[in-house]
Amino acid sequence: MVTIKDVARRANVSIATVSRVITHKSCVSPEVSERVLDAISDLGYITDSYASGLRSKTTKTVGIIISNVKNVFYNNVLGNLEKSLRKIGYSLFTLYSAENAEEELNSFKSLIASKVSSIIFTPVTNTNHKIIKLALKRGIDVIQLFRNVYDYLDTVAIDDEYACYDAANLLLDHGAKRPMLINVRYESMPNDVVSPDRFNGFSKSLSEHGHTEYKVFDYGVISKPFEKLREEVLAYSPDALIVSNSSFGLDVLKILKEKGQRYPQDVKLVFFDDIDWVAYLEITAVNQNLDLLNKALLERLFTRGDDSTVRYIKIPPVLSVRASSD
Amino acid sequence: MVTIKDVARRANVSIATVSRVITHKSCVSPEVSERVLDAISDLGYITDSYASGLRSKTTKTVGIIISNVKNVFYNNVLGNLEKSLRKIGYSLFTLYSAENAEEELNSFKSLIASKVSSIIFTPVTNTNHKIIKLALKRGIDVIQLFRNVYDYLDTVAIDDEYACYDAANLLLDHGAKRPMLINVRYESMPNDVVSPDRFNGFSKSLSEHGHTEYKVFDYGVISKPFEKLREEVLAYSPDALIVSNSSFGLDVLKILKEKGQRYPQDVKLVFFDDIDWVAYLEITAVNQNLDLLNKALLERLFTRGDDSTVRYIKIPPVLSVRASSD
DNA sequence: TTGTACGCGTTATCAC
DNA sequence: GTGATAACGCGTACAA
Repeated sequence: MVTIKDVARRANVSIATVSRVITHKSCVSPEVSERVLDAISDLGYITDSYASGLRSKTTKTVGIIISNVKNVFYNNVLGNLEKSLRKIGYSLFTLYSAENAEEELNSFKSLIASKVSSIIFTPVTNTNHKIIKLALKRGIDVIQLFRNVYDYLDTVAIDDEYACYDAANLLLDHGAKRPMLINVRYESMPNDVVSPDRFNGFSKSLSEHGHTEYKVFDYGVISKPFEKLREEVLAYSPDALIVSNSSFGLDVLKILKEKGQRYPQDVKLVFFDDIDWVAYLEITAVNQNLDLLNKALLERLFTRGDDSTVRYIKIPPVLSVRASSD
Repeated sequence: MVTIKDVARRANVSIATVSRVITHKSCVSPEVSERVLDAISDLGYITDSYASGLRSKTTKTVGIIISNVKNVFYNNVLGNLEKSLRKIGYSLFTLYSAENAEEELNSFKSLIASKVSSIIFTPVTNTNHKIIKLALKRGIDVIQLFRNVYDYLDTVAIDDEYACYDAANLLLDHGAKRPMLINVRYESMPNDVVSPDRFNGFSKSLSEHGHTEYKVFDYGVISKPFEKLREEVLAYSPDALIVSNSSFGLDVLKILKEKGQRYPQDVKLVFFDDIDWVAYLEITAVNQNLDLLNKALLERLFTRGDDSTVRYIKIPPVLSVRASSD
């Protein structure tokens, strides 16, 4: 393996100088610098991240733990973030927790072992205090994404309350009488801490419209409660639906199809996740403003002030209004 | 930071013993082992990957470079792989090349610097020989995924030729007279090395059916040639379409909708990527057999023999036949 | 079975 | 601006 030593020898300088050229932390004369760069390129030298990380105690790596591999929305977030980080010389280490508390714990351990500078995660439980505290103690910046579970951590999230408020307003203004909210329940989360936002927005709109007739269904993540959803939808017969993500949205579409119901004639629809096929099907969707989200995340990562107040950064979503909510 | 030293002190043993307990490579007496494990848990000790990686020159990390963040199929592959690797104590380091040769080069450098044991990648060019050779020289196992670009590397891929042959047979047997193949062209790939497979399968089926009337459209990845596709489809008026991925599939659906054409009445359809919304829309799809693919990938990673013959592992896809091809 | 001691490749701290 | 050298935390040959 070609090491910094080989480069130094080839460029006729000390390893210290080579290191300086690589890290740009100190000045070297142009001629020497060029010689070193030539040697690096000639030998195909690549800095050993492990040696560098060990010595400097800092790595340009951000870790992220995502709770669900299949979520298209999350994948888009990941893609944007990775691209932005790479641009500034950072790497993104992505792990998946599969909505499982122990996987989350293990992921934290992996990332701590990997000396990441920050950990972004979508919490799947509110019981992993210990490992989070350990990460913090090691100087790792920990940020919860989308789910505001730990009150001592900063949060970057979509403003779900606003989104649901907006969606419900739209539906009610278009004459909905029996609105239904399909919410998300996170398994292994003793007290659900996300859904309230959505319910609150929904509820606020209802009361502003002087409306009391409604239904809420909490969709579990793991136990495939499709049958249960079908029962509830058939039983309640909503004339408007707000669905918390595109995957559940597809389930709703299946049920409607089976029932022979059409949108917007029989049921008005608003889905979370403004993705390609949802647009194609002319379904009104909550656009979670991915670019803004990414920007907010980066800003939070790299330009955090020193004050220790906990922050809750909410990204305002935008409704993409289409035929399904007419 | 709590190091192996602290654990050793707390357990009243030497650091060597602690190391042995952690790595399981040598025997330690049960009592001592327990004492060490207690100390580890008490102190919240986590092995420093960087020190460990530096010293042992080997890390339990597989690197993967994916060319397109938005590709649902790739994301599913990633999810499965990460899960399987984690189960056996490995991490997956995911990077994205954005169909860009230089990004691919940088990704390779990152992964080499990170001492990964293997690099899996979906090649975006056939010009990155140098860095690949460097990786190989360092003992890194390099595998190309889905695209057979470098003839000295093992390949794991979907059997695209078979998939297209199968799909074309289905369409022709159902009476298609003007079949069209929407293929993928990889930008920055001087001579397209993937599409031929699909075209060959398509072509083989055609000739077996004594058919000469057909059209092929090569869909570029970056330049958004949606308009071009529309022109070609409108000009040729196919009565059957095979579309190389679900994203292009949606474009095709838009064009058909605009044209007022219905499937299967006016146009028969087969899409690559058997995902949820494609199934919902009753579109016949090429199911790429994700489980089998994952299994093959793992087997290739961990049970490769010592012989140096280059392998091309093809995963047989399965058609999910639905109404769109009737 | 256990402990001692060295070195992995790099960066930081001194000198000059 | 440059060079020598001591750490960083861990794994392992070797000795005990």
